Amino acid sequence: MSAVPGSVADETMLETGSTTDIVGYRLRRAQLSVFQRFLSAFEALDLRPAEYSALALIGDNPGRKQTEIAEILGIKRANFVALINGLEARGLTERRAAHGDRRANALYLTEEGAGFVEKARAVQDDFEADCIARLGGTDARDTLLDLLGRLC
Amino acid sequence: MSAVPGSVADETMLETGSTTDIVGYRLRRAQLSVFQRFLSAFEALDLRPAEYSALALIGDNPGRKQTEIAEILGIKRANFVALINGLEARGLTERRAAHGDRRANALYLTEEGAGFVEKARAVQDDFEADCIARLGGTDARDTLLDLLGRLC
DNA sequence: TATTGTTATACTCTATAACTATA
DNA sequence: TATAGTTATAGAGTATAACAATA
Repeated sequence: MSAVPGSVADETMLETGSTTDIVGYRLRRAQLSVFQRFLSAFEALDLRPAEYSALALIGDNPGRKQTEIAEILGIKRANFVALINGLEARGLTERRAAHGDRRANALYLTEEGAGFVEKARAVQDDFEADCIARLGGTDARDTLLDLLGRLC
Repeated sequence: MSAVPGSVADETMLETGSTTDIVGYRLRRAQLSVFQRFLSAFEALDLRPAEYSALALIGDNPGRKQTEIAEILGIKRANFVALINGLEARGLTERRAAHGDRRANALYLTEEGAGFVEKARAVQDDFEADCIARLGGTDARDTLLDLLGRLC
């Protein structure tokens, strides 16, 4: 990424430091890189990041309303409809009547969805292990999550 | 973000840890949060992140080809056309004939563009200072940039 | 043949307004 | 009145294919 001290000057080298050595830029590049690898890792399962998050969250919190799940994930409820429609069409989730509120849908994993999430979690565990290895260990990962949390 | 040990249990609290305590998710949230603040900070200048990066990069590397600038920023040359058209329409940049290659456009800041970039850099410096303050100092910022670099 | 800039196009993600049925 | 889910729609950002001019 940056010039190596002592290396032969490349005549096509651009001066990039003042543009790229800033938090926002590096954050964007790192996020795009990680999401790219996530897509590759989950290609066999045909699952995008937001879909994985929704399935995992529903699995840990069965019976919650659509709007609750969507809000936690930072997805507008209007945009969450198509996402959950896709998961439902694949037989992974289902909408059931919510207790005491006939407007709301309670979300659950189907039996097939529960099995699918198990496989997805295994893929995610491998993916996270790869991230940790790149970072240099679990301490480095914890440091990163802490620093990222301070930016929110 | 996470449950506080000893706090009274919230009946609406969702179990989110296994979904959100992962590098990719936190990276996405932090990037969205930082970009949101960037847009606010640059609202008065009507400048988006990619536009700021392009202006700063052209300012540091006058005369480079469109494709060079676009590639460094990770923008497809096809999509860079509209971006540079916008900056040119505002009188901030200009395309000139490139030396020895009549296919290429060499990019430069206009005089007005140079003055604009000075103001933009000042805003960016303030913005970066805010990021550093949130992170806890320049050491924390350097640690973050190092860790982010390992994920690319 | 390959590359530069460009246009057209499509797909994803995101944001808002408005509707319905309930509350 | 307000809320949950939905639909429609519009705006960004991003990806590929194809073209004209030039290398």
